[in-house]
Amino acid sequence: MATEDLIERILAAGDEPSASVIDALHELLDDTTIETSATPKSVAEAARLIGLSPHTLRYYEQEGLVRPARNASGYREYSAFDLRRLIFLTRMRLSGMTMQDLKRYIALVEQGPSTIPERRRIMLDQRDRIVRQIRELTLALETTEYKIRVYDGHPEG
Amino acid sequence: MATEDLIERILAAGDEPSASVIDALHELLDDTTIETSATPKSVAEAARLIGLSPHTLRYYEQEGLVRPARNASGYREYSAFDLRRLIFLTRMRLSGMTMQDLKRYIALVEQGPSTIPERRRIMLDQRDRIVRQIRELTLALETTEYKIRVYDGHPEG
DNA sequence: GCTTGCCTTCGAGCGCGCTCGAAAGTCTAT
DNA sequence: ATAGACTTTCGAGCGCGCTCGAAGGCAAGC
Repeated sequence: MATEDLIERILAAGDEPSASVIDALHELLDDTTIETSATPKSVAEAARLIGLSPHTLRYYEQEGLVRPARNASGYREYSAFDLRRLIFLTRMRLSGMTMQDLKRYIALVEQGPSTIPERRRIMLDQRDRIVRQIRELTLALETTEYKIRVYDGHPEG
Repeated sequence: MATEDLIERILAAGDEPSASVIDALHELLDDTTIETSATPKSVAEAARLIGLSPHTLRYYEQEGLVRPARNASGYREYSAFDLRRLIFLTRMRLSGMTMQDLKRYIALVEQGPSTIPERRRIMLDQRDRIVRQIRELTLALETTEYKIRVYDGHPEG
């Protein structure tokens, strides 16, 4: 319950989250942290929360990235665990991890702790990619801001 | 000549360029700065310099993003101006600008100074997108580093 | 003059990550 | 009991940004 609120607050917050919120988020994203209470979400609710389409959520399931339970009618029920997984997935996707790598990683997660060394290597690679991307983006930002300054009449040069 | 060397040095440098190098780069990327000397590059040479394939360079030309001259045999000749344009294009592409937006922007550039207000707005939007992306990447980096710490036995918690 | 290797144009194909629509089942309200 | 808004599965389609291969021209060396 408190977890869901936190997720919603974090998702809603456009600004920089505080350090404590980030720590809380990391705990939330840790697959070993399982929220026991909280009612499961339908595919539409989960999609709204995460910011993806129901179609995409079904596609992710089909690709083995998430395994929501089903109710008596066969409807998907996304638990807090599933939602945390989805948040993780979107973070990785947004940072440029390919579906293929993500599928590989999740498959390893589902195989248990013996796969931790390979998971760790994947995350190390991912970290390098992210750092490289941030470097590229920083250069692009400088170029863009230079153009803006020029268009503004380069008041300082 | 010095310009080409500089471009090559910048392209070769993996590390953070110094502030003065960045300034020099911005000047190089400014379309109004035209290098008069320097021999033009073939499509293969230009591709190697910029880090794209010859196929992609031809594709960019087809899309109107760059207009290399042709020699007597119809071969493309990429001038320093064209190379600067290509560096700019790759920066914008790498920072997530779509081909559509880039085509629009370049079309405006070729129409002359009267289009500066719209170009400026495009660059402002692009800046916002880059800043947002950097924020997303920073979050993903934190998540990734958290995972790594956990896999390393979370020595600090 | 022939080979080698680069260049040209053209149009088709491809990998990624969704995205959609059809056809049918389920739940709720009236 | 009927409407309307959800849900399911399935397979096809799509937009983006290349990427490739075929068919042929040009330049230089043997």
